Amino acid sequence: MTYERPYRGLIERLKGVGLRPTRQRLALGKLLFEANGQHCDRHVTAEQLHGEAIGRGVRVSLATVYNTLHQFTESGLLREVVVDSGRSYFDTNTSEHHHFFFENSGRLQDIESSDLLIGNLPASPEGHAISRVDVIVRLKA
Amino acid sequence: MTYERPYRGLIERLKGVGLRPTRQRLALGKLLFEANGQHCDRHVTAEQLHGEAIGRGVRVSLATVYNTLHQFTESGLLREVVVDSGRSYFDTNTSEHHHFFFENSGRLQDIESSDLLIGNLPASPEGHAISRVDVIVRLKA
DNA sequence: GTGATTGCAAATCTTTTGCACTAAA
DNA sequence: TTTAGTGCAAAAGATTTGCAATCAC
Repeated sequence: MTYERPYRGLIERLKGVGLRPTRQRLALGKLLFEANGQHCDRHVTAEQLHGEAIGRGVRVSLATVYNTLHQFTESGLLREVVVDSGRSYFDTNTSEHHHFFFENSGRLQDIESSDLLIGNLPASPEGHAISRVDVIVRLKA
Repeated sequence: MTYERPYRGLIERLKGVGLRPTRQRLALGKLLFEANGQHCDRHVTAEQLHGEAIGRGVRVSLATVYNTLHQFTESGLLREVVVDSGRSYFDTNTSEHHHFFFENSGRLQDIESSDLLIGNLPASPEGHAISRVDVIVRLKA
């Protein structure tokens, strides 16, 4: 997976959506958007990201991780994926796409929207517009 | 919506999946499968079903409602629908189908599988079989 | 009787909240 | 400064668990 242009600086990225580039947001943003030193797709839970941050010596509270994930989601930097009633997943890929969900490990994998066709979708009920269509392909071991 | 044959007795239905027809299971089963006096499609949360039971004078604990919903699901009498991280929904329609989800009210509505086409599904990752494909069409007010 | 089922209260897990403290602009 | 952001501990909401009492067979 390659990208045409160099990854835009995190600080500018945060400022661009109206969030102050604090130490915590920068550290979490780095883990989310720049793991491996480059842009990549990740699917994390709050608990996972918090554990990862702590493991790397970043001092941040779980409450702040929750706040940050939600702020990033509201700002369009992340997308929430619902696959498990009981746990929230956040996806760094914010484009229209779908997911494989590995039921035994709890891992998610993207399915590019262009790879999947949805046809014959019935009309939305009276007075309602589609906010989004989610396809989850659940996989067993 | 019509059915060719009369709805099979709840007692036999429970026995058929190896569950003793206790007072609580019969009462909950009746609310789930025989509301309106006939077979119908319902989407409920544990809390909702418990409230409904209590409201009709059925004495049953919330823990038993949870147990029962899970036992019914494991037995194939119900199907769990994941649309909300934080709350579990159970669906009396166990055939392959999908859902509209009304984001503001939390209500679910079935989309018959025959109404919707999914094409070009990528091959499952190595060593994994598809357990089920869920399509959720999220609707805003 | 005997083992399955239930209720209750307590425990667990994820997530949110209130508020005093700290840091960014 | 001024206001946004953070940490902590407590609260909240959903679900599960342990165990004694109760019920179905």
